Amino acid sequence: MDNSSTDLNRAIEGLIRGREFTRRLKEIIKKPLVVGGEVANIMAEELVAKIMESFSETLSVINNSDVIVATPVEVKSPEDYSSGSCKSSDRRGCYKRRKTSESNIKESSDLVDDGHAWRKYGQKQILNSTYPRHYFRCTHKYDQKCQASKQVQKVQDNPQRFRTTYYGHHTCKAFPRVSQIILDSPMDGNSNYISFDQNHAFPSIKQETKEEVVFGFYPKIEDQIQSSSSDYFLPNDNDHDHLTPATFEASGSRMTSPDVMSSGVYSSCTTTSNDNLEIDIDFEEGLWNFDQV
DNA sequence: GCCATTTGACCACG
DNA sequence: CGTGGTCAAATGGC
Repeated sequence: MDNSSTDLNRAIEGLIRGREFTRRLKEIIKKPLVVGGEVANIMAEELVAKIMESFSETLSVINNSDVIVATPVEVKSPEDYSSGSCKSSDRRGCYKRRKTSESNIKESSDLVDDGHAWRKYGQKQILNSTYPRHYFRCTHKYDQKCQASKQVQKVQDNPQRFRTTYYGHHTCKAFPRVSQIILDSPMDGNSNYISFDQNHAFPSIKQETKEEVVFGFYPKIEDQIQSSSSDYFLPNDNDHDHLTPATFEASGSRMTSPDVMSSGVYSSCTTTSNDNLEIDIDFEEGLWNFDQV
């Protein structure tokens, strides 16, 4: 963890510098006449620029270290939200609200695949926020009764960043890759997956992997939404209100941009220390879609 | 044809 | 009643 400690130091230094510059700026603002109008203005501008620079640098340092915020948030939990009974059988509606007791917020400049297969089940425009919120549940919600879910939303002040709020934790087993499952023989030491595999017939493993792929490129797609069409807020003149450019579709195979690979793959390994996010996949296999900025 | 995503509707909660 | 979370029919890709 030398890397991360170095980054931490750099981040701290940047913040300290920013604080110092801010302090000086405050001095100037406090007694502008002493220094002299024009000169004070220039100095103030310089300081502001330095402050910005310090903070930007700090942010970039933090960005590279992948995990920004890991704020445990308590959400009151009525244990089971059983919401009465399903009255109308034909209609929708017999559903429960979130019943997990805590959430875990993670913010990053990129959507790092957490090693689990997610399935999107909703998207909602949130009041007073520019960007829609996306709702995901674990792919194995039903076949493995996995209650994990998450919400992803762009950070209001910083659209390059995504805030992911995790609810619940995965009780499912994450299967990183088809090849691994198939190729792993029960004999070799790494038989975790195999033993589990005997209990459940997994409907389709390829889905999982596909989802991972899709999710890996999710930020780019999201960017497309926002920058190119931004269908939700600026109705396109040529079309109706929803042009929805294949929002998260991108269908894995469409890995258009070459910059996807390499770069900072290793850094995603350094996340750890976040016990809520247990990524029990083999990184060698999983890394390639961890695309960093 | 299967399956994931989209998207409007439904519903709980404050 | 407004807002946000979830559902499920419709849609589209493979």
